[in-house]
Amino acid sequence: MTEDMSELRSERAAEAIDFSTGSDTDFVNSPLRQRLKDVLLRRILGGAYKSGERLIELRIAEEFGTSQAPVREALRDLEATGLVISKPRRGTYVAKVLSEGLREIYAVRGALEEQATRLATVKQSCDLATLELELQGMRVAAAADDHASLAEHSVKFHRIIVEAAGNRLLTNLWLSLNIETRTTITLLVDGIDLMEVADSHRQIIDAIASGDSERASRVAREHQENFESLPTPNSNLRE
Amino acid sequence: MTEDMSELRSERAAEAIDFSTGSDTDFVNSPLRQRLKDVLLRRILGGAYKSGERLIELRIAEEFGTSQAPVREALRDLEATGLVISKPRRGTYVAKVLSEGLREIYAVRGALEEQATRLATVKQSCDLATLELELQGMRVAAAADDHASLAEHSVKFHRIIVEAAGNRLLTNLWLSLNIETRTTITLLVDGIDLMEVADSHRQIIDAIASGDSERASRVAREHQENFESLPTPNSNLRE
DNA sequence: TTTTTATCAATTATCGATAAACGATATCGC
DNA sequence: GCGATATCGTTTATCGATAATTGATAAAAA
Repeated sequence: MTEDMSELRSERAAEAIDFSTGSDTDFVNSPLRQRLKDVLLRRILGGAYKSGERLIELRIAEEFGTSQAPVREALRDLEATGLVISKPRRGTYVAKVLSEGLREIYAVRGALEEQATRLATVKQSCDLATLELELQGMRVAAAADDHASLAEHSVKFHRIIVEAAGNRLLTNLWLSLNIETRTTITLLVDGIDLMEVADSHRQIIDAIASGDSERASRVAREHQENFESLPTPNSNLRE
Repeated sequence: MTEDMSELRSERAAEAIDFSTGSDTDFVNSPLRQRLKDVLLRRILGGAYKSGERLIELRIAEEFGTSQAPVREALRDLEATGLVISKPRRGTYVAKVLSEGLREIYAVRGALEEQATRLATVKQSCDLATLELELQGMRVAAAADDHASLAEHSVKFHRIIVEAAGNRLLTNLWLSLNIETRTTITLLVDGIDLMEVADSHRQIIDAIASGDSERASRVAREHQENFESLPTPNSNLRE
């Protein structure tokens, strides 16, 4: 019963959230809820919470010195992404199908980005120069074996495309998948050829530049499918 | 300032919610929150709340005789679907781009269902007989000019495909779009050829049956695109 | 008059406490 | 002993109240 909240508390204190998401649709929610969500997200993805583990609202609230309400709201956000499952009046659990669920996201990202790429290509609304810039950022990061930086640039890259589609709802859903956090953790897995990952974005740029929306959208989807076969973070990372 | 909450109060009393969504992933959330969300959803889609209107938590809570918390949670759910926008500490508003936003959903549905259809076709996991059944249900409804029934069968039809894809996250996102409610209201618009709508599902079945996943997914997407040009409910319905 | 600053009212974000539901355990009757 | 039922503790769902933030207003200074 006496959980080890020492490292957790410190982790929380160390957790510095950046609100620098200069998004169109302002997604900066209430600090507390946002922060809680982020911490919980990292714990789940990082494996600190085991698959199927029950997440008790009051326990978490107590741990963080907050009240129950913000925890509830954070858990609900998480529920939307499928990382936790909550049965009414029976509690919230880390999704049992976690390792499977982690892989599910690529099909969804694929679907959203396929469509986003199609729309953006048709509208020619994509800033190719900026994409190129992010690609270069990825290459530099890969060369330096800087996983975090690579993830950051990759997320920006894909986000540019998604936003270029000019569909708020699409962007919202994409953002709600917490791709930023997931990507960072995914790339922590060893045995990934970072430079290959970086370079794989090249053909997306080319396809969009070609103006062939069907080709571009297909490339965008297949880009995601490539990640489905990677090992999941859980199997490698320890809490 | 003195809003007209008389008819609203009565509307609420009349609102009978059914929890008969026999879903795999149990989406029966807390009754109160669920109910509130549903009512607010209908008001927004039906135009009872105007575009850009501010939704004040305590005011709504008072109207329904609940406390602030469930209202907050309902509004948050709605935010995920893009129907309302809430700026931190500054309140929640009905999305200004509502009529535009209502149309945005078709691109998103198209994206999700395109992928779902692709996966389901490859896996051959789609129960074609049931699809056929729903199609017949649609035809009967169309013949009887029963908009609500048509919507119901249509939603089931598409839901079968989405669930057949076997991707929980995909299903979750699709469900979170509140397609059930939206469809019902969309089809209330006059000037829609119901039988044509019903029959348009025929080619989806055929495409899936053909086993050609690329063709099937394309047909599924284009099916959604057909609705993008329809007039939005708001322009026709009065509160 | 225009600009700046202080105060106010309204509303959100959060809290602490209560009510209600669920699962598990213990008890009773057979 | 075995199965049905009452009781209990735990946890969620909800409540009512408080704290804190924002935009607007009014007063003061230039």
